[in-house]
Amino acid sequence: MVMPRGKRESLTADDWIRAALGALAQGGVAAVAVEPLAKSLGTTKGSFYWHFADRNALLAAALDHWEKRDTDRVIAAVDTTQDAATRLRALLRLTFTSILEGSRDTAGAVELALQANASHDLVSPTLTRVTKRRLAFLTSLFTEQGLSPARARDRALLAYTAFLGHTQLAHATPGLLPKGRAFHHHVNELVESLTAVD
Amino acid sequence: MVMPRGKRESLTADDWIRAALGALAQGGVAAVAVEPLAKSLGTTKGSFYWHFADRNALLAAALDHWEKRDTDRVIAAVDTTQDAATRLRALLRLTFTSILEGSRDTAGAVELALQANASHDLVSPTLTRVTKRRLAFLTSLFTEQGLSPARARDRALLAYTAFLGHTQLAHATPGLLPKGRAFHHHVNELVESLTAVD
DNA sequence: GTACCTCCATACGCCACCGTATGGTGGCTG
DNA sequence: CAGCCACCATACGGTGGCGTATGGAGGTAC
Repeated sequence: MVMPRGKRESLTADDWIRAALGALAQGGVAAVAVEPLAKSLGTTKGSFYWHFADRNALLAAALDHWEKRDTDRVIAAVDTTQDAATRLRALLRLTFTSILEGSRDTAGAVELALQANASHDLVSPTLTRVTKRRLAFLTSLFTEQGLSPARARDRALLAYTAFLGHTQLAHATPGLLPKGRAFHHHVNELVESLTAVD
Repeated sequence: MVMPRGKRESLTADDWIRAALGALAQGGVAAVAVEPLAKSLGTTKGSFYWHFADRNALLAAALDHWEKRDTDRVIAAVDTTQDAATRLRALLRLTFTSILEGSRDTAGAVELALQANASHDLVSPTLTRVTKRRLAFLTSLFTEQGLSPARARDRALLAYTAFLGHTQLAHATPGLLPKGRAFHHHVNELVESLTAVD
């Protein structure tokens, strides 16, 4: 029941987690390193090892935070439109354009960092869990549109595949994607092609 | 003009390059480390620093080798069928199933390792070069089928996006893709959906 | 105002990897 | 067979990150 505030601004575990996610987005799992993070936060390891047991504890916490925040965002995105017919399009359009907003920490970066380190002991479980959930959700959206379970699953896989590749391209070789209005046009074509129910 | 063979089996630069590509495929750019590679080759750093100036020289050589070998493979794949109509399908079907053959060093792994380290000084140029070439090639295949340059470019982007995402999924969360005959069925649907000229 | 408790700084030993220096071995060349 | 040269082993110093230990500084409680 004590709530002291040392001096002024004392760091919290959440500050470290936020910094870890930033490093994750920019430099991958390897960049989640204690001493560099401490420097970027203007403090020292002494602070870190008070809040966390070790580096893995931070990584685990960051992954956990990301998983929650991420699914929350998706859910929120879908809730903006309850019309079953356009929900799917809205979701895809939003995720495909989420590359643009902000800059670094943004959306896909953490995504790709985890994907690149899929074999990591801590990354692997959360990544497959998130992927599974997203695929299941996408599948449900397609079945909502009258597709058989098998076909819905296939379309969901295709859509998610396109999402991954799109994010990848946008991140690794952004110069090769169309820009400005052409980009939105391209995304529209993507979405239409992915949601077309034949 | 000297071609001596020390003792028996003495290592060549190519041996190191091959090992580097293997490490790249399995552990990414960070895994291309001199001492671990030496151990895996049953030798020591002494050997390495005779063949290469430093670690970057090995990385550059490996990237170069990969770029050549990779484009060679694509060209060879296309040459198997000269029928313009089915060339596109053949190429896609081949690249989408290339995940299965062999196991580790195989195809997509190096691909993804580079993609994950796209910001690396040495990786960045070769990666964008390869991506550009592939996109240009894909675009040409689509124009061959009567599409306008703009539409062909868009379809090429979509196809390459799907390729990237598919490779990614297969590598990071292989359990979520269909297996066996269902996998080939899925690939077929992918290819048909990507090559459909409306 | 003293005792405690939170939060952090500093210093230490450890390990992995880089790159250099230097010496050694075995085959080839005269 | 003497010497040279391609190829490699070993040893060294340097750097960067991990985790621990220990010692404050400052707020809080009584």
